[in-house]
Amino acid sequence: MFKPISNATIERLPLYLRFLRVLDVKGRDVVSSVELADMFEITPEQVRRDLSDVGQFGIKGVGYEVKILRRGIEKILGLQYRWSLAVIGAGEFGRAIIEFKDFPEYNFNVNAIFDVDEKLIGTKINGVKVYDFAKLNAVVERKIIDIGVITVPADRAQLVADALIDAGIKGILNFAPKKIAVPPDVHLVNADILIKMTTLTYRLSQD
Amino acid sequence: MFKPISNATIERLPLYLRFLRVLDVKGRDVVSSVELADMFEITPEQVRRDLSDVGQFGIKGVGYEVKILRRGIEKILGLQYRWSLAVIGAGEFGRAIIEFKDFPEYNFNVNAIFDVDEKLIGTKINGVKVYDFAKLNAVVERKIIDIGVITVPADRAQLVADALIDAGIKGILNFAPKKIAVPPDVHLVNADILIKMTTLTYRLSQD
DNA sequence: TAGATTGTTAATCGATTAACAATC
DNA sequence: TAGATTGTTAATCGATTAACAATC
Repeated sequence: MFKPISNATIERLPLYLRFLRVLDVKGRDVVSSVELADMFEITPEQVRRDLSDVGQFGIKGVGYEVKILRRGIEKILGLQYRWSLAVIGAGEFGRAIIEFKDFPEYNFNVNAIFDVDEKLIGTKINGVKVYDFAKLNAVVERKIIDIGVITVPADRAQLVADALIDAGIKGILNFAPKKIAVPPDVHLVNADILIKMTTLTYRLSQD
Repeated sequence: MFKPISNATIERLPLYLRFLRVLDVKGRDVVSSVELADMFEITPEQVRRDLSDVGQFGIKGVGYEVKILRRGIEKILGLQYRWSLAVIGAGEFGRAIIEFKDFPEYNFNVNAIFDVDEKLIGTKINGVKVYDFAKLNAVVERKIIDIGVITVPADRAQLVADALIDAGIKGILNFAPKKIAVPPDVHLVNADILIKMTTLTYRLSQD
């Protein structure tokens, strides 16, 4: 029986990975579930459960070999591949994504930017060319884009998503504060800042 | 017995709220749990559970009065108050927050920006002054800041958080891809884009 | 062998879904 | 009264935690 890995587990893996990379650079050979747990204020049981859910990384009585676990998590998250991104919307949010400093070490490359502003079309941002949104289909095909990052205003998010889907893109990261509909074969992840902000104002109002 | 409202519920409330605002503007009086559920691809039972968990908004046999539910959710999320934000880090991410178009309708105001770059200190971004990060304490006190938004690189995130906590700020939104430690009376919400991205690459690699 | 630590089975906890009584 | 729809109790599902056998 195939047991799917929970989203909660998948979201903890990059945290483990970051720490493992630091340890690896420091030359550490082995790490225990207790040390990983302490780092992230979770239980060692949680760490062991997560890691045994996604693979066979540990050695009983010893711990986890840093390099093996690091490579293992990278592989589960698909970080052994290069990921080619397109950013749609060359506003400040788009630019933040384009210039995001930590992308290279995750093998994420922004290879195209799309906008409707004629003053921006044809220019380069951080060395990446801005294309006319109307030409998305052709450019996506030529540049082999894996993931579309939506950084346009909420009222145009669905339109942009439809264009990405039409161009055959199967992964969408949506920054617009708007629920968008996608077919079952397209993976959508939302990064809705207003949800984060209202979680905070809810908690602050409780005090 | 006090039953705490689950985080999952709190994160769905802003989605309901957005739709309610649209309905309210359109002049709609009443909405049902079925209509709300259809909008967000969840079950009506989930909607009713959420809403009954946070208050007494519905009328049996009728539905929810749009205006009453709207105001109710706004109040639970603390949106009846004005929230004063400081952005720490005037890079592209900071600018995206400063210029975020949807903040006004949530009563969020960016009232101070902090950076260490002397070329930026003293200038204004979107009408908001950039202060020297070294003067955070004094400015936060004078401007009465409620929430600090961390948009600096990962390696400085904890330092910035410590400064915010020291200045008495109780709410932090952290964009840096880094686990930061805060005392129990400080509310921390993480907006870690790399976690979102790796969730996507995980799913895409599964196909 | 003794000590340490993983991986898994069982128990618990929390969130979602189902069913239906209450009531407009 | 009949139809619609909420709110809540019970059932289910899923994730976390506890306990401990396996084993380095």
